[in-house]
Formats: sequence, structure tokens, C-alpha cells
Amino acid sequence: MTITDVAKAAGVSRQTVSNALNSPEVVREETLKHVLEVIERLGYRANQAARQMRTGRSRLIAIGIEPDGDGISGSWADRFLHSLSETAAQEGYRILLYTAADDDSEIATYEDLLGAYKPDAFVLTATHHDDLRASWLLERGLPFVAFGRPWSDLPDARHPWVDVDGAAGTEAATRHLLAAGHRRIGFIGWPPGSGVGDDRREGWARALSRQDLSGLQRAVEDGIAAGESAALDLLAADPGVTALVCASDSLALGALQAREPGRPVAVIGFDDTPAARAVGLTSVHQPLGEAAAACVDLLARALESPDAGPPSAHVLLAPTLTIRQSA
Amino acid sequence: MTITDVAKAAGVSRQTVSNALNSPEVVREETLKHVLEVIERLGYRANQAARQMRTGRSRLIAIGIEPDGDGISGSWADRFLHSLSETAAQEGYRILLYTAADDDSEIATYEDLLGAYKPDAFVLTATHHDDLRASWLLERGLPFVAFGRPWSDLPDARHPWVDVDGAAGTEAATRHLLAAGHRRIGFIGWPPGSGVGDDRREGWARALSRQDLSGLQRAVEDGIAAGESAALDLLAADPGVTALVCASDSLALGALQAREPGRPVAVIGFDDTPAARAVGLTSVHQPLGEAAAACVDLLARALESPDAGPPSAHVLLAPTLTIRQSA
DNA sequence: ATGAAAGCGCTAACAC
DNA sequence: GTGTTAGCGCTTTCAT
Repeated sequence: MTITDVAKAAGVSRQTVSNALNSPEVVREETLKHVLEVIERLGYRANQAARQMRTGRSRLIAIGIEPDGDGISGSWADRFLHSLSETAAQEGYRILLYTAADDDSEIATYEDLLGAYKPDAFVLTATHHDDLRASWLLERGLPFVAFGRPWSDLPDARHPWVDVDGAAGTEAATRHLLAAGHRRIGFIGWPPGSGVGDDRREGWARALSRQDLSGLQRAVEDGIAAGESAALDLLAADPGVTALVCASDSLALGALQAREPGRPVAVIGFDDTPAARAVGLTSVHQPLGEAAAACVDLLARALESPDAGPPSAHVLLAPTLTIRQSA
Repeated sequence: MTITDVAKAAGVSRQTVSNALNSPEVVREETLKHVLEVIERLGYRANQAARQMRTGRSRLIAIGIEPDGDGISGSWADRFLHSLSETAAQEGYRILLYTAADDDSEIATYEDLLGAYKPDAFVLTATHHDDLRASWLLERGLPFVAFGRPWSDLPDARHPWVDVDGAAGTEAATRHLLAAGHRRIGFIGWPPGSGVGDDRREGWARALSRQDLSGLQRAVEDGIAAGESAALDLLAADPGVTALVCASDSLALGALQAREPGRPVAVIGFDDTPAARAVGLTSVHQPLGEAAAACVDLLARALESPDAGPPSAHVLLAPTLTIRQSA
């Protein structure tokens, strides 16, 4: 069914139908109502390809999906994608998926996509220092939003982003432990240099220093085994430690295993993954649904008014603490 | 950049460029080589919208993403989507995402999508008895493949599908326990009537009956708490039970918690979720990557030759057992 | 407020 | 083997 069929059925010209859809204010109220009714009755939908040829807009938002690492900390994509797709649909956009192993191949995919499907915008996930993808898109003035802060202060790294305040999360976790009476609280995180990891460490340190306290920390690669040995090491180094804040659920899961029968140690993880729920691990919960919705909002706004508004709008969301048995 | 630019740069007509791309056999070898070179050098990609208008094919495959239940058993979508997207890209297709709460709203989304973006095919997940989606698509002759068997023998339920042999999975799990010397092996599954659940129960029963054994079973809704109480109930009913096979990792996680200090009970779950890895739960692993690749293969084949070939081709994949401490 | 004409980039059919 | 023509369905001038 085409717009011509609708026009015939409604007894008006094709353009009037088009106007009813795209510039309703220009059509007489009575006519508008009638045309909309016919469209509804016929179940007509404008052909997106034809529309795109004319307007240059595809109403497609592209996002990359990565293979997750150990599968524990990585399983946030599901929830994010679901919410992204739902919110996008409400705004009249659809989500186009792609995969890429690294920044370079992701950029190659951009070229591919832009030549063929011409998505109106991109969503970047897992941003990192010296993110080639962001600078590539920025150079070309292509609309995008990152889920994750630009971990650089360079002026050419300014772009719209949405992120969850990791420091606020570990700070809340630490305060929760402090309120429960803990005074020697350790931290197990990742090696310095990763924006996300440094941010999470910062929240723990901040909460402690506000009470004029400090604590031991260990930095290891992510993983259950690494978390366990780091925890063993840290607990041995200071027998007074009674609680651990961890940069991820994987590390926290390892820390749980490092506990010895005679010595209760409270543990808090990060990401509130299914695994945390499964073992009763208290964890910092990221509002992924809101984050996805914020991404769509930022993009939709930017796409409606291509020039107006600050191009580097951002949203920082506060995580919450999901309290379970482990702390 | 358009096909005209390429034609100019190559010193041939637009048509020849188009032919080089779509019917290379019709172009003189020398010309072909030259044109392809220019295309490569310029980084030209055919505009998909224009191509779609002419050919009626969008090279888009649509798939629905559901909000996962307790997040434990539901986190397979990630891996499946990644592989689906990757395989599809290799075949020249891209993945379009949508969300739907139930069959009816999913069908409404089909109408929407078919009117606007016109995906060439759909991938259905979580098929169930009396699946309205499959019959709707079937009635209209729309290409699709289901990840999951049609749980009905009705002739109008015949369609291409890919699935993992759940019975083979629980059978392998049970045989593993038998080989380890267990003789009283219970099963915790879902209420009868769900195809997936019945299938998994069947595998356990089959393995036992081959040894002239039988076992106790309990049927509950999915969830950790339900799994725990079902396990407590079953273990109390027969003090001789030494092992449990479960229809999901959620149930298995509950069963693990139901164990008492003095009585070791082996537990095997299903899905090999991150949570299983986290707690050392032995679990049946589904080859999701292969499943996704098989879906794309089936679709690509059907789309290349719209009439040839059996319309109800299917692929049944064997799961593997990932052995950890729990059994 | 409504109707007519043009053209987005591409490919299938036809002519050369 | 290559070039020309037409038209997919839509929206955007422009004219009425």
C-alpha cells in the first residue's frame, strides 16, 4: 500500500496525505481528521526507504554489541539494549545492530553503515581513554552519544554522553559499611589508568577520607580468581579489615570465596549482575534503563535541531545500592 | 557519493558500475577489475534505501529482544545477538531490533516494521505452544526462522527453526551423574505444558529408564526461591537422593542453597549462565553462537531462492555439559 | 488549503 | 558489453 492508495481512499491528493503526516498544521482540521482516520483504518505506514531518499534521514540509530568477557560483569548489554530499543521506538527510531572487535574495525563499520544504511546517529559503549571512535565521529560531525564519559579533557573529546556515577556508587557502598560500624574497609579494583576503575576507586577513598579514615587497596585485572587472590592478600596484610568494596561483581565474587570461616568479611560488588543476585551479594546497581532512555533523548533532541543546543550535553545518573546478605 | 560519481571516475556509465556490483558476469573482465578498483579507492557503498526501492529488498533482519525475567536464565540474548549480528553482516544483512511485551504487541510491531522498514525476514525467539507470531507470519508467507522448535504438530505450525536439544542436555547431565555413581537422581523442572520444560524433563527420565531407574521430580515456576523449596521438599521426601538435575540455573542455584551440611548433593543446572560460572555450578551449555549462525544461514538460503528448497528446514544442535565443582 | 511536477539513487528492461 | 530510459514511494517546491 502506498500513499496514493490512501489518497484515493480518502478522496484527496497524495500531498495532502503527506501533509497530514508531516505538516498537520497546514491541513484543514476536518480534512486532517478524515485522512488520519483512513490511514488508521488501512493501517498505512510510510515507506521508510522512499522517505529516506527524499529527506536524507533514516530514523535508524546504530549501536555496537561486544562479546562479553567473563560474562559476569558484561551482561548489562541486554537490559541496556532493551530499553534503548523501546525508548527509540517511542521517538520514532529503530535500532540497528553491529559488531566490532576493536576501535579500528568499528570505524570501518561506521564507513560501511554510513554508505549503505545511513543511520542518523550512533551510540558508543565502553568508552575509554584515547577513544578513536569518538574522535572519528567528532571530526566528521556525525551525531552520536556515548554511554560512558569521555575519559579525557582534551577539547576534541567533548561530545554528548550519558554515564552512571561510579564514584557515587562506591561511595554509597562505603558509607553503608561505615554506617554498619566497619572502620577498616579495603578496596579491590583494577590497575590505574582505566577511567571507570579509577572513578570507582575514588568514591571509596572519598567516603573514607570524609571520616578521616584510609584503607588498603589492591589492583588486579578483572576476574573471579584475581579477586580471590587479591582479597586473600589484602586480608592477610591487615587482619583488622572487616569489609571490602570491589570494582566489579567478578572481583567481589572472588572476595567472597576468600573469606575464612572464623572471620566474617562484608563484601560489596558493582553492577548488580545476575550472579550477584544468585549468591546474595550486595552490589551497586546501575540504572541501565534510564541510561538508555537518556541516550535516546539526547540523540533525538540533537537530531530535531541539528544546530541549536550545546553539542556536548551530558547526563550523569546516580546508581543505587542493592543490599543483600553479603553486607 | 553516488554511483554516478563512480561512473565518472571510472570513465564508464552508471549502469556498468551497477552491473559490476550486481551482475559481475555480464561485464568484461578488464572493465570489471577497473570499476571494482575505483569503487574500492573511493570507498563507495550503494545506498541501501535507493537499492531497496528498486529491488524491494532491505537486507534487514528483524529480531525482538525481551526484558529478561529474573535476569539469571535470561541472559543468553547477549551472546545470541552478537553472533547473529556478526553472521548476518558476513552475509550482507544487518540486524534491526525491536521490543514487544507479548505476542499481540509483537504482531503489531511486525505490521509497523513491514510498513516502514520492510525487513526481509524475522527471527523469533522464545517460541511456545500456540505461538500467534509464527502463525501470523506463516499466513502471510513472510520469511522467518524461529530459535526454538514449533511446540505443536499442527501442519500450519511448520516453519524453519533452529533449536538446542534440551532433552539431550539433561540426558547428558543425568548420565554424567550416573557415571559418577549416583543412583537416586531427582529432577526439578517447570509445570508441564511448556515445550522447553517438558523436553528437558524427558531427557532426565530417558537416561534413568535406560538404566531401569526412576526418580522423584518436582515442578515449580522458575526462580531461585522456588528451586530451593522444591529441592528441600524433594530431598525430604526421599533421603536417598544424592543428585538433582534442574531445568534452569535459577532452579539449580536454589537447589544448591537447599543442601544441608551433612548431606552432599550434586546439582546440575541448565543454560551455563554467568551465575553458574560464578558459583561453580555444573550446567548444560547451549551453543548460542552456532544457533545464531544457523538462523542466519537458514534465512539467507531462503531469501536467495524464494521458492526452492523445503520451507521447513531445521537445525537441532547438541548442547554440551560444562562441568564444575557442583557435580 | 489543495493539486501538479520534480527528483532523491538505484537497478531491470530494453536498445544499441 | 555498454548506454539509455523508466520508475520504485515519498516529500518539497511551486502554482492554483
